[in-house]
Amino acid sequence: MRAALRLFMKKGIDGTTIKEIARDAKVAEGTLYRHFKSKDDLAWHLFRAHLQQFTHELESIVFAEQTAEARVHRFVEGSFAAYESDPELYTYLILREHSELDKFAKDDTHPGHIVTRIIEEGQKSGEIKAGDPFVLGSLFVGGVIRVAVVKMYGNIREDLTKYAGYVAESIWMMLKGEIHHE
Amino acid sequence: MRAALRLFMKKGIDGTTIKEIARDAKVAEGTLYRHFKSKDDLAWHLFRAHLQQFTHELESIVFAEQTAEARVHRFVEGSFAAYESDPELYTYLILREHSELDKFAKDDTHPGHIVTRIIEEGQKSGEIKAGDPFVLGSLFVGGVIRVAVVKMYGNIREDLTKYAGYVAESIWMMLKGEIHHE
Amino acid sequence: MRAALRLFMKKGIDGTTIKEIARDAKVAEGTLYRHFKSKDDLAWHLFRAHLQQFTHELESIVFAEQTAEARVHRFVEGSFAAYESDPELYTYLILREHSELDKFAKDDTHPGHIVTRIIEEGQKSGEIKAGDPFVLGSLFVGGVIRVAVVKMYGNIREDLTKYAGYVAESIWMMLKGEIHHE
Amino acid sequence: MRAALRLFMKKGIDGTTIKEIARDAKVAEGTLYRHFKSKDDLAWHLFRAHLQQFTHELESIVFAEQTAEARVHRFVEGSFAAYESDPELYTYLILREHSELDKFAKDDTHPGHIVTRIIEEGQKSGEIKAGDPFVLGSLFVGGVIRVAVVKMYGNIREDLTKYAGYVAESIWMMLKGEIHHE
DNA sequence: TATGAATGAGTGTTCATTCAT
DNA sequence: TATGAATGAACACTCATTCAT
Repeated sequence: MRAALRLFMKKGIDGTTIKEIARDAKVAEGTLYRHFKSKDDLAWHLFRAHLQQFTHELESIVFAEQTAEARVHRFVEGSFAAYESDPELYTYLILREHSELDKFAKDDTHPGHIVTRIIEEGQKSGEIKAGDPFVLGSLFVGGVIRVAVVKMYGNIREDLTKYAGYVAESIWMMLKGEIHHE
Repeated sequence: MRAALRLFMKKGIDGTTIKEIARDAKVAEGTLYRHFKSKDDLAWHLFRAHLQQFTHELESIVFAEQTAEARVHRFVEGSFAAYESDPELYTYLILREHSELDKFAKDDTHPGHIVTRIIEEGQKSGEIKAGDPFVLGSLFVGGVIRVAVVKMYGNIREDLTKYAGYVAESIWMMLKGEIHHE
Repeated sequence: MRAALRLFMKKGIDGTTIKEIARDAKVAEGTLYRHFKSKDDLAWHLFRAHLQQFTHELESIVFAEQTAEARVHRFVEGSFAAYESDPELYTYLILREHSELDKFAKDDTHPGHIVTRIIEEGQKSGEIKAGDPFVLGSLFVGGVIRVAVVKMYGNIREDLTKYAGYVAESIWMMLKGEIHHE
Repeated sequence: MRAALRLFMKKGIDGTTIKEIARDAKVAEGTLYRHFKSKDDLAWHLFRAHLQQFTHELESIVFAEQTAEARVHRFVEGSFAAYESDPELYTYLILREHSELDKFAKDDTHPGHIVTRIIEEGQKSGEIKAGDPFVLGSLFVGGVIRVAVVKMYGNIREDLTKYAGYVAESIWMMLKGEIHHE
C-alpha cells in the first residue's frame, strides 16, 4: 500500500496511525483489517514482501555472473538501480530494518546473504582475499547501504546509478585476493 | 541512564514507556521528570551527549596522525574499541541514529564528519584516490558501522578490536590513491 | 450533554474528570473525543451554545415591548422561566460564568447586554433615572441572578416564576425615573 | 498568604500549584505543610478567615444603625470600601464563593445573613415592604456583588465608594415600605 | 463486503504530599 | 524547624481494534 509506505517512511511505524493510512488510501479504517491482521502485520507485509522481491531479483542478476568481480558490480548496480527506481520504498526498507521492525523475527531473506555467498564463493576460488566472510560482507553491504542513506539525507545529489561503477570498483579493491594481479 | 539505554536499544524509543524505564531504574516516574523535561528529552540527551563525546575523542585521536592511512587505522580502532567498551551504548547510538531521532535537528557533531575530513585531506595530498568524498566516506563509515551491527546481531562473535587492523587495511585498499602503487 | 452538565455544575469543570463524565453518560471516554476536541471544548460548547440561545430568545421577547417597565418585566419573567425549565443548565451557566470559563474570551453574547440596552434606552426616554448604566444594570442583573443562586442553594423553595412579578416590580422601583411619580 | 491569594485569584485554586505558591512566597513546598494540612485547607483558611472578618466588621457597622435605610447605606458603603481597600482579596472572595469552594460546607458566616436580618427587622418595623426576605435579600446583595464583579471586568472605572450613596438609595427604593412616604 | 462510530487500555505528564536530611 | 527530591496516583487524551449497520 503506497499510502502506508509513504507514511511509515516519513513518520515511522509507531508514528503513523491507522486513521492516517486509511485517509490517504481512501478506504475506511475497518477495511484495512480485512486485508491485514493488525498494523504491525501491515508493516511487516510491506517490509517483507518488498525485501523478498528485491532480494530475489538481485540474486538472479548477481549469480548469473561467474566471477566475483562481476558479481560485485552487478550487486552494486542492482542495488542503486532499485533505490533510484523507488527511493521511497528503499528508504523505508533501509531505515526501518532495525528499530520498529526488530520485533519481527530476523530471517533469511536479506541481501546480506547474497553478499555472504559472493564472498564465500570468491574466497573458495581465490578471487577474494581471506578473512571472516561476515566482516568482509559487512564492509561491502554497509558501504552500499550508507551511500543510499547519505543520498537520502541530501549530501549526495547525483543519481546513484552514476556512481555504481566507481563504488563497485572501490569495493572490489577492498575484497580482491592479492595474488590475482594478472 | 543505563535502564533507558537498554530499553531504548531493545524496543526503540517510542516502544519504551516511561513506566518501564522507571521500573528498571528503580525510581518513580515523576523522578525522571526532575532530570529530563520529557521522554524525548531523555532520549535526546542520551544520544547527543554520548555521540558528541565519542566524536570528540575520536577526532583528537585520528587527527593526531599525519598520514591518511594511519588516520583510517585510528578511526577503525577507535570505533571498535568504543563499541566493545560499551556495546549497549554504541548499539543505541548506531541503531537510533535514524528513525525516531530524526525529529531532532541533524547537526554537525557526527563521526561522519571525521571521515569526510580524512578523505578530503587525503585527496588533497594524493594519498587517497579521486571521487566524491561523500561517496567514499559512505563506503568507509558504512562498512565500520555495519560490522558493529552484524556483531550485535550475533553473526560475528569475536571481539571487534581483533578485526580492527584487518578492517582498516581493507578500507585502505578501497581508498588509497592509485599512484601509491609504490 | 446532561451528564457533563450535572457534574460540571456540582464539582466544577476542573473538578470533573473525563472518566466521570463518560461513566455517567454511559459512553466510553474516547467517544467524547469524537464529539468534542477536549474537555475545555466540551465545557465551552455547553456554556456558549446555551448562553447564546438564551440571550437571543430573551432579547426578542424583551425588545418586543416598547416601555422600559414592560421590558424589565419580560426580562425577569424570561429569566425565571428559563431557570425553572432547566435549573441544571442555568445553574451551570450562572455558576461557571466566572472562574473556570475565564480562560475563554469574554464576548458579546451575554444577557448583561440586554439589560444595558434596556437601561440606556429607558434613560434616553426619561423612563429610567439617571446614573451609570453599568451600575444600574449590575443592580438589576445581579439581583436576578442572585435569586436563582439562592434558590439553588435551597433557601427559596417556590417556583421562581411565582416571584417574577414581584421581583420585576421591585427592580422597577429601583430604576424608574423620579418624574414618573404617576 | 498574599502569594497564594494572588495566584488563586488569577488562576483558580485548582489551577495553582503548591510549587508556585511556595516559589512566590519564598518558602519551600514542604514548609507550607507545617502551616496547612493541605492545599484545600490553605484555600479554605484564606477564604474563611477573610470572609469572617469582613462579615463581622460589616455586621457591627450596620447594626450600630437603628433604621433600615441607614443600615442599607452602611452595608453598601462597607462593602464597596472593603472592595476598594483590597480588590484582589474581595475578587477572590466573590468569584471563588461558588466553584472550587463548594466542596467545603456552606456555613453561617456570610454577608448574606446580614442582609437577611436587615430585611426581616425592617419588615417587622414596617420600614421595608412585605415579601420573602430571601428574595428581597437576594435582590439586595446580588446587586452589590454584581457591581463589584462588573468593576472587576473593567466596565466600571471609578472608585466604587463614589457610587455607594447612589447604589444604596437605589436599593432602598426597591426595599422601602410603600406607606412610609413621609 | 465496506464503513466508521464506539471502545477502553495505555500513554506521557503533572503535582499534592511525604520524609530523609 | 525548613528543605526540596522523590513518589505514584490521577489526569487528559490517543488510537489500534471491533462490530453493528
